[in-house]
Amino acid sequence: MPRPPPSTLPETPEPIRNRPVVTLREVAEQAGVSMITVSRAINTPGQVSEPTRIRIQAAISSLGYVPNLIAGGLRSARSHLVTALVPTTTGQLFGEMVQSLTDALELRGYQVMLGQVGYAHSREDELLRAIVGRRPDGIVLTGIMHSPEGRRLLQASGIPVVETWDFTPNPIDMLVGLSHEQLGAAVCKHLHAKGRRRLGLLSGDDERAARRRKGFYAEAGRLGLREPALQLEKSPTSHTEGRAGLAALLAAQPDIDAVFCSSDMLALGVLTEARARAMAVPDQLAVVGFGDIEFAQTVIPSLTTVRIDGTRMGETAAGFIADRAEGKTVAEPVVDIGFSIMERESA
Amino acid sequence: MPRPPPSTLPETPEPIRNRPVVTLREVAEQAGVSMITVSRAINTPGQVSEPTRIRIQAAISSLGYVPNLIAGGLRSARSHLVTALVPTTTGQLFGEMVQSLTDALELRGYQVMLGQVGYAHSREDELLRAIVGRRPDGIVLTGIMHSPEGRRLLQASGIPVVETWDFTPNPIDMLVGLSHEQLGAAVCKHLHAKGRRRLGLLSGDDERAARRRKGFYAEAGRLGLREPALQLEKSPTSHTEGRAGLAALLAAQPDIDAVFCSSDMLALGVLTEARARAMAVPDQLAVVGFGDIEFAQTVIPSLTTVRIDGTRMGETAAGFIADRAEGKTVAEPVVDIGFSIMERESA
DNA sequence: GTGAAAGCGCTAACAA
DNA sequence: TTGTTAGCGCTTTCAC
Repeated sequence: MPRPPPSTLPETPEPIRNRPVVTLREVAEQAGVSMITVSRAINTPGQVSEPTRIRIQAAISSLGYVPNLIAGGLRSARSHLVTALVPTTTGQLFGEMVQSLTDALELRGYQVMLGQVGYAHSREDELLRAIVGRRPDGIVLTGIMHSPEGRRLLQASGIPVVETWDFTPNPIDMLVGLSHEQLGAAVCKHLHAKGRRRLGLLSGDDERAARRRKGFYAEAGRLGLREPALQLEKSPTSHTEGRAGLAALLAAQPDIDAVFCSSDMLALGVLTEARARAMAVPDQLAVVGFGDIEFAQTVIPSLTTVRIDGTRMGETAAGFIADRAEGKTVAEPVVDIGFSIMERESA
Repeated sequence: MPRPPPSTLPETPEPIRNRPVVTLREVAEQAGVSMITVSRAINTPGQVSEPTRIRIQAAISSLGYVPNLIAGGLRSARSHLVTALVPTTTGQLFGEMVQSLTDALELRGYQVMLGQVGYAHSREDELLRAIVGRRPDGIVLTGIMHSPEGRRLLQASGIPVVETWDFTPNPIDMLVGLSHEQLGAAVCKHLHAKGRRRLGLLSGDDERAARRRKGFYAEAGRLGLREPALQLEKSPTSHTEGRAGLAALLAAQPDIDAVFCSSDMLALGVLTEARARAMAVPDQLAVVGFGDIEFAQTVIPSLTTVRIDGTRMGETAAGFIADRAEGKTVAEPVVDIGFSIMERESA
C-alpha cells in the first residue's frame, strides 16, 4: 500500500523533550495571583488564605504543575538532598543502614541519593566532585575518608559530613562508627574462651576487615596463641570465596579449629565447604561471621556472627545531618555504636 | 576556674554553612578572563586557548572551585542525573542491573541516583513527584508503572523513561524486560521434562512473582498436571521464609516432588529445610530458584535457577536514556531480553 | 495576607 | 578565541 502524502499524516507530536513544561508563572496566571503567593501556597500554606489556596490548588492540578526543585534549590541554597557513598549497593551489609538513613531523612524532608564508590577507592575523588557539585545538604560516607584531596574538598565545601562504620581520632566532621580493632579482639577472645587454640582468618582485602584482623592478631598474641593462619580474598567477598578460602586455609594449616570470616557470605561458604569435607561445625571447626545478615539465624548450623546495629547507625547519621542542615549544633558529633557477638551454634 | 571574658576567647570559626563558597565569578576575576571563558575551559576546553586554559586551571586549583551543577543545570536544562527506582537496595537481584546501569551511564557523563520504592507501591506517586521535581535527564523504573497518576506525571514531564524487568504492551515510553508468564511456563515445562508431576510453588507476593505463577499454572494445566500447591510469602523474601515456606507446603501437600521458588534466597531456605528433614534434593524434591545470585553455583547441591541478564538490561536501559537525552531517536525502544534456565544439581 | 523587585550561579545566544 | 547580555524558575527581602 502506498504511503499517503505527508500532508495527510497525523500531526507529529512535538518532540517530548521540547514540550514546554508548566512553571510557577503559568500557575500564578491561571489562579490570578502572583508567583510568590503560589510558592507560599506550596511551601508554607499557613501564610495563604483558604480561598486563595483552593484556587491555586485547582490551577496546579489542572495544569499538572510539578515544582522545579532545582530552581528553588539554587535560590534557597537548600537541595533537600543527602548523598550516601557506599562501596557497593549489592551487599546486604550496608542495606540496613541505608534503609534506616533513607527512612529517617525522609521524615525530615530529605531525599537520599546513593553513590557507589567500590572498594578500590579509585573513583572516590572524582565522584566526590560530582557530588559536591550538586550541593547536597549532607554527605554520608561509608568508612573514613583518607585521601587528603577528598578531605580538603569536603571540608572546604561546608557541607555536613558523617563518616560511618569505622572510627578515627580525627574525623572530617561528624562520625558514627565503631572500632574494628576492638571487634577483632573480642572475636578472638570469644574463640579462646570456647577452647579454640589454632585460629584462622578468612578475610576480604578491604580496610575495615584489615582492622579487624589487626585486633584479632593482637589479642591472639596477648593470649599466647599461635599466630592465626590467614587467607585473603578480594572484597566484596561471597560464597565462592568462602569455599575456596577454607580449602586454601586448610591446605596451609590443616589443624585449625576456628575461622573468623570477614563477612557472613564468606562464612556461609565456609559452612558449605566444611560440609563437603564432612568437617563437623562447630565440633571440629568453629565459624564466626560478620554482619548478621538474615540467613545467619536460620542456616544449619546457625551462624555465630558479629552484629552492627545498622538501623541505629543510619538513624543517628540522619539526625546529625538534618540537625546541622537546619542550623542546629550537634552536641555529640562523634558516636561509638559498638557491636555485639551473636552467639549461635557455629561457635 | 572562672571563664575568661568573652573578648579573650579565640575567634569562633565562622559557621561552616555560611563560609562563602567560591563561584565562577571569582575564578574569572583571578584568572583575568570573563565568566563564560571559565565555563568553556571547564566544559568545552577545546574552545579555549592553551595559555588561557592554564591560567584558569591554576585559579581553579588555588581557589578550590567546585562548579555548582545545580546552577548550570537550571540554565542548560540538563541535570546529567538519571534516577533509578528500585523496590529495595538490599536484594542482590537488582544489584547487577543497577551496577551496569551506573557504569554505562557514567561513561556517558551521567550520575545515577537510586530511589527506594519498596514493594508496596504506597510511596510511589509521592516519590515520583520528588524525583520529577529534580528534572533528571532520565528515569529507570524497576517493573511497570501502573498507577494512572504516575503514568500521567511521567508522560507530562517529558523525561525519557525506561521500564525494566517486566513486559507490557503499552509502556510509558521505552522498555527493556521479559515475560514472567513465559518464564513460569518454561520452568514448569522443565520440571515436567525431568519427570516431576506433583509441583509446588513458593512465592513472594510481588507482582512479577505473580506473573510467573500464572504462567506456571497455565503450563501445568496444559500438561495435564495436578494443580500446583502454593505457599505465598511477603516480598522481599529470604532464607527464613524459605524454610518456613517449605514446611507449610509439605504440611498442606506432603507428596510434592518439586518446588519453584520466586527467589534464590527462598530456594536456599528450601534447601536448608529439606536437609533438616533429610529429604534428598533432587531425588525426593527438585528445587528451582530465580535470580542466579552468586551462591547458586556453589551451594550443595548447586541450585537450578533462572537467570536474567541484568548487565545487559542495565546497559540497554543506559543506552536508551543517554541517546534520548542527547536528542537521538531510539530505533527499537522495546526490547525483550529473555531469560535462561541454569540447569544444575537441584533440578 | 499579598506583591514587586532582585538575584541565586551558571550557560545559551549572539556578537566581536 | 573571547566577551556581553539575558535569563533558566524559583525564593529572599522588603514593602504594603
